Amino acid sequence: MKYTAPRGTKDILPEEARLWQYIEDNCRDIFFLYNYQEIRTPVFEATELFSRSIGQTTDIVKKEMYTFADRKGRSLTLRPEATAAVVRAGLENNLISPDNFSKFFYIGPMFRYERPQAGRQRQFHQAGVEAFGSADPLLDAEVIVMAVKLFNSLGLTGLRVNLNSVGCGKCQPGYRQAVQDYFRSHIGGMCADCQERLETNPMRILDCKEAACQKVIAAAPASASHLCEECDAHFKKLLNYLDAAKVEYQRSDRLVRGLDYYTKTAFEVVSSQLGAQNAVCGGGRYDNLVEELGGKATPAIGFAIGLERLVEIMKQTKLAGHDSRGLLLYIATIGEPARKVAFDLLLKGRESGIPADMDYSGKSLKAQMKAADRQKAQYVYIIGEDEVAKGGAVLKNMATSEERTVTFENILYEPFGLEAVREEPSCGGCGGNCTCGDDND
RNA sequence: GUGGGCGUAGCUCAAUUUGGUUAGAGCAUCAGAUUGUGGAUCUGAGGGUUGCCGGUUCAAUUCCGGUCGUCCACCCCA
Repeated sequence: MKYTAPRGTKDILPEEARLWQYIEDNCRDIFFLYNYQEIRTPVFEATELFSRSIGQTTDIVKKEMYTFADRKGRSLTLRPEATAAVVRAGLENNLISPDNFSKFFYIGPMFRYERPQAGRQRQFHQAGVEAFGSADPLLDAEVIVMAVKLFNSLGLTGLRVNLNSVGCGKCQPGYRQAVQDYFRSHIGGMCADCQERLETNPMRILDCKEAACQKVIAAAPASASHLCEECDAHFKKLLNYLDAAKVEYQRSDRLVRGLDYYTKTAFEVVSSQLGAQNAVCGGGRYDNLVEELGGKATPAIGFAIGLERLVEIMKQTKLAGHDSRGLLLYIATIGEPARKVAFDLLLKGRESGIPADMDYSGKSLKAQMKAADRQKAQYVYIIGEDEVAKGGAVLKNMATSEERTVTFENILYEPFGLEAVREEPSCGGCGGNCTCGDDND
């Protein structure tokens, strides 16, 4: 094969694309239900936007960004995540300010230069939301509830919500220090990675999976016990709201998100069906980011769902069968005159909203029937020499094998199944937007 | 960036252990059995630079090295 998709990218083929459409439609429905409005931002931005917001010391910025210089030498970066871009767009267009509450959602591709593995690609897709202008824990609750409801609406169960508070600018440094002090006194028996992390990013030690480290981590100071009064109150209220909404969650003292901008609430939704990369949704509050990027201090919170991972769960849960949209009509022909008639009928049929097709490669009738069957056509209209002369042909119901003669004029207007789609809008001038038309789902 | 598994027909896999004549099967495709009728059955046909490059050898799909790709894990994250 001379050309293949670049490493870490994947083609989404028609069969799977239907599942993607279903999932994306579902996301939009839920987001609109919660009054989030769509925003579409460029897939690349000034490099500095990401390095500033995500954090210079994070892996994403240090080694995972697709960064390039354009022809004028500007440093641009394919977005590794959307939050920074949404904040930038919101500020640039005056949609974000402390006294203007606003909620956005987005769906689109993100790019990170990583070694591909199960549930991890270089181009992947996220659906996410961002809400600006409220520091109220009730908003945190809404966002988490929305994520849960979204998964429920797709029929998914068995997911777990992990929840933590990482504190704010006031209490986080103290906690970080406490964690570092604790691990420093136990570092001898811990893995090489953790020894490294002790100085670079002590919080990440809490995430280590090594058995030896786990023992030490189990007794590490919990973030909840180091929260300042404000963060503590915020967290407790959030837990209350979630309990009241009957949302199940798991307190996770070890949950530390990998982006620097998170404050207070951090959460993720994990699945046991995903392998090592088990987070299907991650999010949290980021009360300092807007100011960091040049806006007035504005509290905010959001999450992102990994769509590839969601698709994977849907497939494994056998929830992927939402899509059998087949042909309604296939026109089979014998001879050139019949093909002309068929082509004309085909175009007219499509005009009135009938999904229809025919053969374009001169196949035998038998082969055409086979093709119709493969494409799950409900009806086949068979036109031959005689039929062209008579002005009518055989319409075959593929499910029952029944055949009956129907004239060319009537083929697009005959009853038994076709009547639902053939009605001309009788309400003139509706522009096709009324319910008189072609709903054949 | 690190480690390991795997690259043979459109797809799923044999044959490689111990190098040896023509690299097989199922599914799929196409055709025929059925002069103008799909799904089932039977018959037949087409389809391969054994990922690529090099080395060893009389001889390499098989052994060795490299490279690319892929999968899984680490790291990290959605």
